[in-house]
Amino acid sequence: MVRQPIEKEEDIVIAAASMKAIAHPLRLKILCVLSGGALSVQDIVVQVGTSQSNISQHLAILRDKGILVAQKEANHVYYRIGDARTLKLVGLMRDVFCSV
Amino acid sequence: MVRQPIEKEEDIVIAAASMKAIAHPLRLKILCVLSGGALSVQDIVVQVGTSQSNISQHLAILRDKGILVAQKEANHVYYRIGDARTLKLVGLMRDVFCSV
DNA sequence: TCAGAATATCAGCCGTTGCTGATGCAGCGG
DNA sequence: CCGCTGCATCAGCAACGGCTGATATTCTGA
Repeated sequence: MVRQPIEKEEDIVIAAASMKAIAHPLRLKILCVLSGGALSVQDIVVQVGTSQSNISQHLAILRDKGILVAQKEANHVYYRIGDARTLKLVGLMRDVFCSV
Repeated sequence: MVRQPIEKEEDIVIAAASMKAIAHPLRLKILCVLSGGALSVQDIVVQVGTSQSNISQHLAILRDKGILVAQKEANHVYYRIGDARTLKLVGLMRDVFCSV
């Protein structure tokens, strides 16, 4: 036995699906603006810069994947990054892609 | 100055595009089997387990993005991971997604 | 020179994704 | 009670992505 498989088949599928959820300019930008803490949908709309409908749909995707969690407060909904793993991943992306 | 933008708009777009190229089960698996070193197309076909045509197209995607580099030798073509950055990224993916 | 192996490319189908605009729906303030 | 704000959802369209099967290309060895 020279070399065992790097990752189990299942891990690969899961990892690819997670990356796919993140691998979109708007969604990645959402994660970036949320890496500083929770924001309301409105704030995200303003900072990211597209329609409210569009943002809401992307937020739903990230929420359904468990990447973001929503917290309702009065008539605002605050979103934040759900798990430390994703937060770490966003940081790694910065390290890898933001040269220097 | 409390906090400057996490990434420039351009970096976000580039990072998202790169992740998108990787965020596919077959392509991620290709990267995994190549993380141990260069392999011929045939070897990749066998290890990944889909049609030659399909593999060739995915290799083309990864090659065009600069993620893989091809090296022709006799009538075989060997592919390997092109830059250290991607290699590092594959390793990080393993850390993040392959728990423990 | 010819058969066949190794790889690339092409055409075409079909399911998915992303966006827009419209509408639904809750909660708050007047 | 009513209008408004904040957010979600829906319908529909256009574009993209992934797969298969067929064909092209290049190289090798007999």
